[in-house]
Amino acid sequence: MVYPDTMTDAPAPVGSDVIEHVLAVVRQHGGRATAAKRLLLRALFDSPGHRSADELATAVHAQVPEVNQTTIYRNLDELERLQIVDKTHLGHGPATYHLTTTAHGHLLCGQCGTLTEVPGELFDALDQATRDRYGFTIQPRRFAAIGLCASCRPT
Amino acid sequence: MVYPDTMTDAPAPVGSDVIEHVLAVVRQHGGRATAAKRLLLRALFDSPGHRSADELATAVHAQVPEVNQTTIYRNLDELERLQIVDKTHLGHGPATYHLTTTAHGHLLCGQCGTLTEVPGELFDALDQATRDRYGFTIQPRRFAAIGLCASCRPT
DNA sequence: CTCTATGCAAATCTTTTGCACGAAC
DNA sequence: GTTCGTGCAAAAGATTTGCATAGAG
Repeated sequence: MVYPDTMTDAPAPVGSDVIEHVLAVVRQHGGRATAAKRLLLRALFDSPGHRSADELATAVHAQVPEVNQTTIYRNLDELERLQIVDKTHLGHGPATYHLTTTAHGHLLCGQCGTLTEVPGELFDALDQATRDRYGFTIQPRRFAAIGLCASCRPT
Repeated sequence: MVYPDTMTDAPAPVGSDVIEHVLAVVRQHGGRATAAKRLLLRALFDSPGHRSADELATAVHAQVPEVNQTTIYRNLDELERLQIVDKTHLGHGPATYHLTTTAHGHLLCGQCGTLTEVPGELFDALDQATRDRYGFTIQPRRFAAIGLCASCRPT
């Protein structure tokens, strides 16, 4: 399908060329460069935060309302397989997605729900320990370490 | 309601006195010692593993089929508030519950789904680092660290 | 006797699936 | 032209909520 205003290069939002590059990768792996994927990638590149499939759908719908939620899910799955996005399970609620950029981890306060992004190196010692004892490699991007933030910490 | 065979002390399964002690704590906090809670606690004490609300419901139903799922959820919530059980969110699927006993953490393979319980001390270095830099206290019992287990590790 | 706990039904939220049509290469 | 992608509707899984009644203290 051809959505209105998705093939034009007029407004040229953030990273149009980056998006095309990602789509080239998609094609290399047998996928196809569709309008829905372009819109999803634009939404992902426009804001760096962790967002749920629903939030991403809202962002896409702001541009083109007829893209289906199902398509969002399927495309996020594909982008995850290609390691273009990370899917992170926060403790509660829906999974969140974000671009695979720098290595990082997540601290989620179990009390107030605040999410803090932290450098991935913080998990190095844990990774070393689990490698040594269990042959297990930690992937900090894929989960949130739950605990209590400074504000919620008991006195 | 009075379920058959729940008020008797005849078979005396594991930890009857322990269960009564927990129920005393429940009462101290304004809760009430009900048959459904007794059954749920018995199920929790009978097996130390991580189990979903549904699995616990099955265990309870094996004793008394008329206990409702909703009641299981509500009671698990209460026991979590009283810090008697830990609720752990594995990456996918339903949350799991288990007794708050020894400190431990979880390693979940993102590939094959295998869950490994590990001593909580493995997370000490991470905890120290997040405390120093963010005032954040790690609670290993409340989440699963996702990564790749020895079998799924790429060669 | 009062207030909490329970059962039941229904709703909610998130994600997945089957199928027929439309689009990418 | 083939094969993959999409929309739509429906299902599925996990959890929550409203309400009337039963039970604990």
